[in-house]
Amino acid sequence: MSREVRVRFAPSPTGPLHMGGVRTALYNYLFARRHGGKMILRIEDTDSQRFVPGAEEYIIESLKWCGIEIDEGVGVGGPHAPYRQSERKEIYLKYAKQLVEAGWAYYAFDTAEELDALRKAAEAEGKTFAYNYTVREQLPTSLSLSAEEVEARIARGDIWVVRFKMPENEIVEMDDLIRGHVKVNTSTLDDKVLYKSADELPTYHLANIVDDHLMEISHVIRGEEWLPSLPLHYLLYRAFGWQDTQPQFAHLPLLLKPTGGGKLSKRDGDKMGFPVFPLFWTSPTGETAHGYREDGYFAEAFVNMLALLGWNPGTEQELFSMQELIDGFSLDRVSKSGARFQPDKAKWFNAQYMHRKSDEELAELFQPILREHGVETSDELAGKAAGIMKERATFITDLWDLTSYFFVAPTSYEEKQTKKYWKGENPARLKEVREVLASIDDFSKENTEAVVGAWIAEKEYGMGQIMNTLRLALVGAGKGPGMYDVTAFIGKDECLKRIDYILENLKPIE
RNA sequence: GGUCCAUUCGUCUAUCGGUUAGGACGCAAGAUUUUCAUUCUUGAAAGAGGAGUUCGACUCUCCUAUGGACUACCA
Repeated sequence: MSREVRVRFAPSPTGPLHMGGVRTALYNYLFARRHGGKMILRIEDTDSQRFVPGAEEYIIESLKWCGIEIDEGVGVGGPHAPYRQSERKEIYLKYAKQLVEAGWAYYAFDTAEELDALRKAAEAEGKTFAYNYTVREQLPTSLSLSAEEVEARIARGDIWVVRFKMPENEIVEMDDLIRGHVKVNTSTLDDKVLYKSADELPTYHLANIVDDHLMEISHVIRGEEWLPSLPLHYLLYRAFGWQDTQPQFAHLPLLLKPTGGGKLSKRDGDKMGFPVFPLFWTSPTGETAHGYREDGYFAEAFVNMLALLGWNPGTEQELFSMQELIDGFSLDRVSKSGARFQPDKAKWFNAQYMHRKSDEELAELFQPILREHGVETSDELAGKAAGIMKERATFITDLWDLTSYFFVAPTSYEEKQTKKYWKGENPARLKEVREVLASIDDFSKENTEAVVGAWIAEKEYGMGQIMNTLRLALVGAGKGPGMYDVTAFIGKDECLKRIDYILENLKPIE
């Protein structure tokens, strides 16, 4: 009988969540939904030194923006509350002590300075210091000190930590859903700190195992950087006697820098000109960082792009709604090697979503930008303008440059286009065009095109010359949508006004 | 340095022993077009190297190389 799928996303609030973290959350979410399980958000704030105010709120808002729903955890509560580790402090000491009593862990009284000195000394000899079976009985630990001495030190308030007593020369065999079977000899591992008296907090390893157990987590899906500590985690489950309910593990490949050379880091964004964070971030010290949301990306595009960075459906489909991702997701289609993030591809995804937006959706997004430029217009017209030009846009903000001439008449004219078309017979021809347009009653795109087209054919004028001169008058530049999209949109009166304006104000070349 | 993980076009990837090694981004060319784009078509572009196993290897094994992660009283 298989148990209920329960997964958790367990970030540390040491700063804004970056896109690698978002992807980990996303895969957890997809896995949970795919299997009808629960998605839990646990905040691992056991490092009092690195805690950053605002980070937790940022994480929650980021997940919300992405459409990653939390079933249980910080912000929503649940049967295993609290879900913030700092609020679960009293739980962990008991378990640390249990391990000591069972002989799986011990007290250590070294100070940070002593440890530093030891490391330096080893380094001087070209070796690396490891706190393990080779030294734990020489150092001030409950393994070398008498029971009375240990009690006395604790009683008088000496700082201490609990360390895991890593077995010597034993092979730990592990199974990872993505990587398969992995073996490690415990002699290469060290005695990790599990609990520190200084702040009465556990370290990641203890808190993680205890909480995953207590919260009945069935699958741990996390970044590959955790793979090296998997043996410790296996041993902890064994030490507690929790092997029967030990979760299955899946270690995700890392997200790499676009240039290669390491995992994507928080500083890469500014250096290379793309966001690494889902949302704009202001640190307590006033530093800021770009976010996908504020840079104009659609959440769906961001999620789609992220989902495909390390997972693929095995088909040639590229565009997925969240529901389609849920339906298709499977851990055995997650790749093993790191994936370089490509900013260009993120843009491409955004453009795809842009092209699929309805006029109504676009209107809502575009209106604030229009207002910023002093344009007051109906949702219908805003949507229509956006709809005509959306195929050329990557971001909503591109729409202003693309559609401004629908709303604002040109008062200056692009030099290149002017030199090319505002000369010779063209100004005179434009006057003729004006008369033709003035005679049209049905100013629809189709009708105007038919009438003007027939007139040009009849007169045997050059199509390019006429149209581009008209474009200069109406748009002021050598770009833009189809000419009849413009005439229909701005209407007859405005067309004539713009033509009159250029005729009066722009001196022909030569 | 040690431990572990990885390795198919520049990048993301498909292939689960037999394929002309497929798709996408980007790039190039062409077509369409009244402009700029879009779109469409086409093209260039890959199994890190070496040994095995096998009738046959991108696919399995080993070695080498390269890349990466970890190596804190951080997560």
